[in-house]
Amino acid sequence: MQPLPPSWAERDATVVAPDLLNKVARLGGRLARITEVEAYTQDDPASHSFRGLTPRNAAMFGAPGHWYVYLIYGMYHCLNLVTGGVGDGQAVLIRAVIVDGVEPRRTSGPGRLCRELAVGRELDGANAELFDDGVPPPTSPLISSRVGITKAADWPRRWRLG
DNA sequence: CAACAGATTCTCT
DNA sequence: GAGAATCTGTTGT
Repeated sequence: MQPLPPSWAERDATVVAPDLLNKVARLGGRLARITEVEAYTQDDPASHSFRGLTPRNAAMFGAPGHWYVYLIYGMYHCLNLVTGGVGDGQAVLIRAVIVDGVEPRRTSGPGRLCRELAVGRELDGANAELFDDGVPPPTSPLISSRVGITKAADWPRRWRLG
């Protein structure tokens, strides 16, 4: 289990996103293998950072390698990894993970994985613990358009294993 | 200050 | 495939 250095996230979200697949994150004392991600940059109309810095998305403009957690639809949390440089407003949304001993369906879906791993706003702005366990991805990443959003949904910025 | 859309999921039909 | 649950930031009056 090799810890990823802070500089690891200091690249464009569209570069970090596919690289994040099959990496391992420590969340709530548990290890989660990332299987699906989505990239968001400031020029993306669907990104929270598109209209500039607000108290809610402040973490997204903060230091890369930290978490950005927000509440969506008043009931679900979504977990993102801040990427690029300070002030860039970039992040990678974690859409699905695999946790040892947990039904995959309980951790697939951005809202579901946060509920299962007890991810809340207290993680917003916290340092992200990421590891590379050296295990090669079972398959090459598949690129596809995004779901769940209405703006620029056809941008090919979603990557998944499988 | 009121209105509204939204990076979701569940529960029906 | 449609509707509800539920709240925050943004925009308009």
